[in-house]
Amino acid sequence: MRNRDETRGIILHQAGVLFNSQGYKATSIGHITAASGFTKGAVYRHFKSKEKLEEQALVYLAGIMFEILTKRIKEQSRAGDKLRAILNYFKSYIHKPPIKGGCPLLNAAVEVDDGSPLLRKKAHSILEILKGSIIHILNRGIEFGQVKKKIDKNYFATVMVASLEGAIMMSKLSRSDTDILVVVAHLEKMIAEIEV
Amino acid sequence: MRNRDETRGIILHQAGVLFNSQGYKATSIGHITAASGFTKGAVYRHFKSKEKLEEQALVYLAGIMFEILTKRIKEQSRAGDKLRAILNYFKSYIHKPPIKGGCPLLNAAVEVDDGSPLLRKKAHSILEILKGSIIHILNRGIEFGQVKKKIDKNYFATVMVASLEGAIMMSKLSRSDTDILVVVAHLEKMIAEIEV
DNA sequence: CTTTTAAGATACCGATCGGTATCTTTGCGC
DNA sequence: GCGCAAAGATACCGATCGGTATCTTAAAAG
Repeated sequence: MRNRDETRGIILHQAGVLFNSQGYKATSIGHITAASGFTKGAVYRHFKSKEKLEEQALVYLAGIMFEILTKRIKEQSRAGDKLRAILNYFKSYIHKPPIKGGCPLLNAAVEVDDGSPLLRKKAHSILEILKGSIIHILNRGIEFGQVKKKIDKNYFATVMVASLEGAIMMSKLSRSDTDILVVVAHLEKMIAEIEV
Repeated sequence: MRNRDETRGIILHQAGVLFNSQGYKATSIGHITAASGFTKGAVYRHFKSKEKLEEQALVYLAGIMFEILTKRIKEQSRAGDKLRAILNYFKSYIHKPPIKGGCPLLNAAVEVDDGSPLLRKKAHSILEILKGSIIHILNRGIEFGQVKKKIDKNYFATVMVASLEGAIMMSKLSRSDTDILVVVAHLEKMIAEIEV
């Protein structure tokens, strides 16, 4: 039948882009049908409600983000360079974002209120995965003698994620990557300090 | 007639709270009338459109934020303590936020797309004021010999704002102030490093 | 007390919202 | 090629959207 997976993928992608750039609540099913070329009937065949579509779209967006990120991390062999690969990813976020509208994690996190508990939970798990991957890099770095043993891994990961996300917010407002470059410079110093 | 300013203030306050906690686009005039007790006629007498109300509400929210912030800053005499007062303000954001929904700057910044240029401009100016006030504290600190002369003021202010805003996002997701406390600890170290 | 004027309520506008029921079309198994 | 099940289109639902025109009411001026 008319390629089920392809249709689902197109709707998910278009919905994801719109949710990420205009907001979840601000994006209507009508906007998604207009962007995807499909009709309401098609959307509701694949997704039982708008709320479910929002969830799946966030997972899809996070998937794109992690796919690029893990690829760039794997290209580096040393822990410090892996961390710097993450910085480079965020550095290019303003001029060539993987998905229009900025960081899906930040966008979802800010928009969710008490009315979207499922979306909040999903966003929270994405945040934990991001922090977790940094901590994992640090652990392996310590293991291979590339990173100092006595560092506070959670502290490092938290500061790194927080300042990068905050910098994306600032750069989104100023429409320039100045702020993100400043924050990246700071994080590069921090990385240099924990390397053996 | 029936206290013009009071009505305007109530509508502005209720609209501000709703915009900040549910989002600007997600909050309807109907929500605002229900919360304020006034009707649509009253709202549109004081604000010519929803877009204008959004703008004024953001200014109102930022006003509350800066009022508390400047008060706490003025209570301290030394530059380092003034900066620490800012940290304390953000530290209490999760458990007792001045306005429900978190930081108005972060919320507005993330929600604005190309469709709300006025709101974006307003949010950007708020960001600049926040950064500017940190730079001002540093300048006066240098003047009075409390802060090292050769520091990069813009660098410091950018890292401080970015990491605090990012931490608010993280704490909003985890519903705990753990992340914000970690970031504050990091910024306290940074403050100690620039003090003479 | 009466007049005036502005504050606020009411009723309505067309458009759009999320969602559903139903109909048509398409591709696959036979 | 035929039948069948699934994919997708169409038409519609009540509710709500932002916004406006009009009416009532209350407070201040005389």
